[in-house]
Amino acid sequence: MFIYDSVQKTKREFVPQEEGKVKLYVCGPTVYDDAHLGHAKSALVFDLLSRVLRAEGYEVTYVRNITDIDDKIIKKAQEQNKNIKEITDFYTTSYTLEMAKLGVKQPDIEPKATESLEAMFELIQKLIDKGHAYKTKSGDVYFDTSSDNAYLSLSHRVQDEDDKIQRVESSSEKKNSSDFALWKSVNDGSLTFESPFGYGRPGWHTECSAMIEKHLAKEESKFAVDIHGGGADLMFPHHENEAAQTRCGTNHQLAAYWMHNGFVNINGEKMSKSLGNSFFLKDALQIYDGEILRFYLLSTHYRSNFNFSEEDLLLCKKRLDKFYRLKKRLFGIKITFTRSAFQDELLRALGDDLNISTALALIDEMISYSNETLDNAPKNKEFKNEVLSNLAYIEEVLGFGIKNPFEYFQLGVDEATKQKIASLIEARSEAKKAKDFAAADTLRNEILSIGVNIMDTPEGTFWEKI
RNA sequence: GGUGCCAUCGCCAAGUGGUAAGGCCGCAGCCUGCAAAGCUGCUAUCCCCAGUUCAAAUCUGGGUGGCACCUCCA
Repeated sequence: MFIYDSVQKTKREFVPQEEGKVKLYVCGPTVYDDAHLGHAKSALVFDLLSRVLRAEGYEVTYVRNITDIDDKIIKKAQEQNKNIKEITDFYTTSYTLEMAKLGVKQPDIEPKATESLEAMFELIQKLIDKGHAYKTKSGDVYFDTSSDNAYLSLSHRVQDEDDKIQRVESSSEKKNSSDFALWKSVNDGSLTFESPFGYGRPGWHTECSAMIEKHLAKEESKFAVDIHGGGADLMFPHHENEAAQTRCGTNHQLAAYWMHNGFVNINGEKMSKSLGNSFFLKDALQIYDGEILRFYLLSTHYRSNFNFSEEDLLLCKKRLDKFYRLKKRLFGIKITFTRSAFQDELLRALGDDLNISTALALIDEMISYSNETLDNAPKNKEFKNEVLSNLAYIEEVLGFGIKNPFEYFQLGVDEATKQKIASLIEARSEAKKAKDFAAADTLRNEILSIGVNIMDTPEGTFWEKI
């Protein structure tokens, strides 16, 4: 496995700290609103990564957090006149359901900030004890960025010149303007907790470091996790601060490899509420099947920015259609799983920093070759078994193609229409048998007019929703 | 202003020194009663300029054009 480390900016061979085992941590959502396509992309990328690592034989411990302590959650609760828990439960559930529709497997551990407070207290205390954090008069606890000489080494930033000026002018209690809150002293009754530092809320960055310590890190290891992932926009300040906390508060670095996925843009622009072009996953799922969205969102390399367009999505779907047509062709045949050269090649491509384009090209070539061979030798059982094994392998590693192929082509067609189609096809077959081709064509046009394509095969006439 | 990313066929998109993968669209053919599906074949020298090299889409320098981060953000 080769992974591009976005901190070192090089692709290098992945070597886990403990042989055969991978600790993977990914920043999950803050549950204050519906997930948008960007959340989907991130979840999909790291779902793919965990699948590929497992296919390579690694035992993976995948942790993805739920941030359920945040100012935005409080704001939302106030707006909707609901309590905090109602909001976080609602969006946690919808997130989980929507990810499931995309074929994203649940991570092994999904810790919540509200359940990780003890670990946060412990980390904050350690930082204070070691002189990397300080408490202000008003009760806030800040991380002292000037105490960490490796600060900004992750995001490769340069300390702002006006940093010092700000410090003088600002009435803030911070020692440096880049210092960030580990604990915010609040006692307004909304989402506050009792801590050794008084009532308040933890800072956002603290939870990830704390959860990693709690669930993944080993005291003696050099890195708390093997791979830390998240969206590219989290690099700074979130990951920078996480890394600083862990580096200063514990005996290890945070991550051996950092992976950041690119953005999903709409019309070339980043999605944002102010631009009014946010595309919620729930809305996309009403129009397109989750599996098609999965295929589309994964079809471009994870580090590239992704420009979402419905037109591209529909074109991309045709690629998935080909997979299902082959699957349909071999429907009902029992398989004994066999390993093939194709599977090795596919894994090699994906093992190269998740080179999905090469992987999809291999799949397309495999499909063409399989169709051709099946045309020439329709009774070759051994070959059919190999093809089915290849399809099953793709389903497991890439997570698409899992549906019944007939149902896939009939998505969104109701029972009454299905019966109507069946009777029209039956009538057309009769007409064809009687060599009344004019009548057969009329019937076919009628079928076409309801948005359905038909195809005659040796096994009978099949139909697909266009 | 600071930092960084990107620029490959009509569209999407691999490829980081050895002579341009794949998909969609298009054209031709096979198959088909005709179609559809499937299969076969055809279609780019890689934004511009200069340089390094036997050899560059791939390295270096300079342009031009996109985009992102620097505030919450997947």
